[in-house]
Amino acid sequence: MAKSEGIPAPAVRRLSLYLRHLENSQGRNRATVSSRELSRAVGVTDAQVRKDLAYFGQFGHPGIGYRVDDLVARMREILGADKVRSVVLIGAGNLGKALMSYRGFRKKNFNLIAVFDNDPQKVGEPAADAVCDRIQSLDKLEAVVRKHEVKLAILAVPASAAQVIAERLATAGVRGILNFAPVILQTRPGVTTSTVDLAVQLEQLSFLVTTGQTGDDRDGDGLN
Amino acid sequence: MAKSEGIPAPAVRRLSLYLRHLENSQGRNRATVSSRELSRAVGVTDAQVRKDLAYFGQFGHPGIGYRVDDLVARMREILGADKVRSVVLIGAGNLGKALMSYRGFRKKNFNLIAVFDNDPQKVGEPAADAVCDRIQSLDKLEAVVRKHEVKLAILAVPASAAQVIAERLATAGVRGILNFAPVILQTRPGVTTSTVDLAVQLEQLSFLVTTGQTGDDRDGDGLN
DNA sequence: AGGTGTGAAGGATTTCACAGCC
DNA sequence: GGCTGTGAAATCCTTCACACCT
Repeated sequence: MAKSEGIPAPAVRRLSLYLRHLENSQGRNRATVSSRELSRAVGVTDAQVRKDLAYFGQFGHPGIGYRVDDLVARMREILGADKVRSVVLIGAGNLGKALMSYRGFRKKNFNLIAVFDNDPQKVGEPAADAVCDRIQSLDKLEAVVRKHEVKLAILAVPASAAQVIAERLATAGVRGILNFAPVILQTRPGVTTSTVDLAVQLEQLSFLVTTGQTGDDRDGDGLN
Repeated sequence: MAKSEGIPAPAVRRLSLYLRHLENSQGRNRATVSSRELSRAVGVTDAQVRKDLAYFGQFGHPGIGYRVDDLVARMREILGADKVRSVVLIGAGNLGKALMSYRGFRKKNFNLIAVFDNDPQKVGEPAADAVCDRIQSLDKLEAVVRKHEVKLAILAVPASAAQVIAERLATAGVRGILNFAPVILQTRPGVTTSTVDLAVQLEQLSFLVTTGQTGDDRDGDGLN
């Protein structure tokens, strides 16, 4: 893994944003793109773009820029987006249901193979729009994860249940958890978690607004 | 605004996380809390916690720690969470509906006063669980924002519509936009945006997992 | 002993600026 | 002329380590 050893985490975060813009450019039949253009689209400096991309190889052509098709292919490879990755979703409440039918995951080659909930009322409900058929009982969690060797999970359950389920997921072999519950998950080494707390996100924004921080932000989460 | 001049953005991001833990401690009747405890709960070092809090004042008591009630009150004040702030939501699709009924906003003293959508079919639908009564036509956007002097908006519309609506919001006086569309919004000075792209979030996680970055991440979005 | 606040040191990331290529 | 890749400088953030308080 020495490959991605010295790459700054912020650079990795920007990668997805570059790719998003490149895919747009591709749709618009642009053949090449400059670091200048990419930088404006993502809200960073052009030097930053060049440095970020250079961490992963030399894709640019002096005097020309980056060839869109090449770069898209290369970045998909780097991010693993060239392969289908299976994901499970736990929690079929309001947020869970929205996530089920969210098309963005599918576009990025994620495949939602199962949805779980422990509310007996919800079990058996058709999983709206999702590829998998029905919402399943939480009891089946380990079996499904093991059978399909699922490495990624999305957690959309109440805060009180999150830690316990995270542990079950880890034990069953899941390596990455995207957590929407407002708690910091305690995980064993080898398991990565990323928590998105929507209320915290709004609170951040509110703070920036009231303290007069004007500029477009960046990350804070993942974006401009 | 020289007050929040030199405060590192990452420190601001952690503030909400500290507060979240402090409110839990409060619920558990803990009278004081040490930087050590806070640090473990949020996943940073204890020195970091002390430094972060010190940016905003001297709240600690040597040999004792931080008095929970005091610190919670002070931090709510700093984050503006001691006042009710009005928010509008644009987009009543899957995600929009989930956000409408999300209780986390309310807990943090945000008040969702209106929901808009331009789909005539949705207009008039009761706004699920939300405080406001019905989904309104997008035509009413400016009038409502101006009348209630709304400063914050949540954008849950398709990527193609996001930029245009962002401009309308800014013109009507909105100062902060929490954007769920997968585009970087181009905004005028004085308007802050924070974009949460759920697919990008999952992609990040997937990358970290496959490259063997094990540790718990942090931010990337907001935490752990 | 246990705990905070903080200058100074150390690391990490971003920006600069330029050599070199098309 | 336009544009990339990259060392070096600058900046930003985190960690150390310790004075000081209780």
